[in-house]
Amino acid sequence: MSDWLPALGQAPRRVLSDNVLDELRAVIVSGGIEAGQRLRENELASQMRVSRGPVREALVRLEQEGLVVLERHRGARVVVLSRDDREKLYRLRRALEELAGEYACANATEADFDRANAVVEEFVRSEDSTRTPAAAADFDIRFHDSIYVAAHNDPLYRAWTVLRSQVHYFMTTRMMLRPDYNETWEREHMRLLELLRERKKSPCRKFIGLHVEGSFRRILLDQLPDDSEHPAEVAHASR
Amino acid sequence: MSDWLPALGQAPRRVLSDNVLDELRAVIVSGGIEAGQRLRENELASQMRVSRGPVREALVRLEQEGLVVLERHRGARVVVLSRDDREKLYRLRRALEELAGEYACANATEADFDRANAVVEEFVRSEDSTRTPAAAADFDIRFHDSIYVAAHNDPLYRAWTVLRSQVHYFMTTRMMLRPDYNETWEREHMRLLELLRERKKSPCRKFIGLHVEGSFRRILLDQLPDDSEHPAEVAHASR
DNA sequence: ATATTGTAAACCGTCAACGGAATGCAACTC
DNA sequence: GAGTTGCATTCCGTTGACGGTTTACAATAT
Repeated sequence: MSDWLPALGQAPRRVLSDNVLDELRAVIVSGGIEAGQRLRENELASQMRVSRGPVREALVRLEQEGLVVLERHRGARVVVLSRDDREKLYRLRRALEELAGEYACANATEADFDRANAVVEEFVRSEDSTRTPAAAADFDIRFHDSIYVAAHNDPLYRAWTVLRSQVHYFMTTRMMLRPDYNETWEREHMRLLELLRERKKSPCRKFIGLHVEGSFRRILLDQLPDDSEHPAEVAHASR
Repeated sequence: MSDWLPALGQAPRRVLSDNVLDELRAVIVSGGIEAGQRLRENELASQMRVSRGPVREALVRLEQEGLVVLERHRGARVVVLSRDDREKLYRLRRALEELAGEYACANATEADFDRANAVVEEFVRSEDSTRTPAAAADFDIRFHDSIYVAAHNDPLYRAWTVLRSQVHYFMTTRMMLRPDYNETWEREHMRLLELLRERKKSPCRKFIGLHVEGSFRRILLDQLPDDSEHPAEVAHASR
């Protein structure tokens, strides 16, 4: 077998439902669709120029990501997260990410660290004007995702997959960019990478716990004074 | 609106893909299909007398449950769990279930405890002859699932659903029923219910940690001396 | 005017068929 | 005969259509 080729990575084997999934997820987590809004298969299909098949498949996947709620014979709606859900979400995220830190200490390769570092550098290089809440949330999710990847732990990564989009959605829709956001973000994530590189599990666990806790508190504190569970049940007042 | 009726619960609104999903999951977790075996959509569809649509939907859901691996243009296979995966799975399960215990202490209702207790009682009442590994695994999963339900924590429950079927599968295929299994099972689960009813988080957390750890060790210790990652790549030796 | 019932439109669940990718085998080359 | 190439089959991805459920609205009764 010929192995003199420059090791070109496997060709991406994507299908329509993958594109529909990515597109829908991107729109939802960036806040492009109101929480609780209906997602009609026909509408989405014609808008994306595909049939309903791929759309249905994408919706099932979005349900498992927690971005969409499916009800039999009634269709899909964008999920509505209560304040309570958000707290539970972050408590769980903390537990998972502490585990991820330990596993990353044990299993991460240099390439893993490089990829995580690349995200931080890209953030630093990005122009101030592009730093919208959505963009900032993107960077944050990408960085933390790279930690889960570095953990080389399949069950753990699958569990993270179930939270990731909800966390992403949460961050985008509720983040306030304080003046010191950029500096803090860069400092904390660089520090985390250092700790991981030293491969000392216990300090990593502690730092990650504080980091997740802090990021949650920052978002919560910056919230609108009235967190009155926006009704979002607008269009349908019947029964 | 008339509310003089005897509060009849909402009618089950199941569709074909739900049945296909349940049936496939039951067959796989009970060990009815070899690990690594291909699942052909046409075959499954004709065997269950449905079209490929519901089958595809069920397969996507089974993928998120971790029972099946989908590859684009190549179809589905029953997942093959390495020994390493199983260890990671249980370590993660431990973290989740400790959390579930704490939340259950805080949120569980009497009805929740009753449902969990009913599983234990059903186990005790069941005939010895019916206690196959598959049946025992079913009881165990049902009990622990009821704990997650009692936690009243949606994100946590969704994370558990990502592990549950793999744990179930793992238990069924590797469990050995020692002579003292029945007694131990009943005692430990009754004790856990007591602790939860007392609603003391810290002892619960500790007990659950030990319980999960112990159940993993029992399964691992009872394993065949040679855990040589059964190839399972039988039918296809090409490339 | 309020509540209830009947009706039509909208929408989801399912199916069957078509086209294309992947696999396995045979023919071919060297 | 070992390795490669072409070919046929198998199987997946996608589509468009049909039937049943749900929802919204209008008509009717109280």
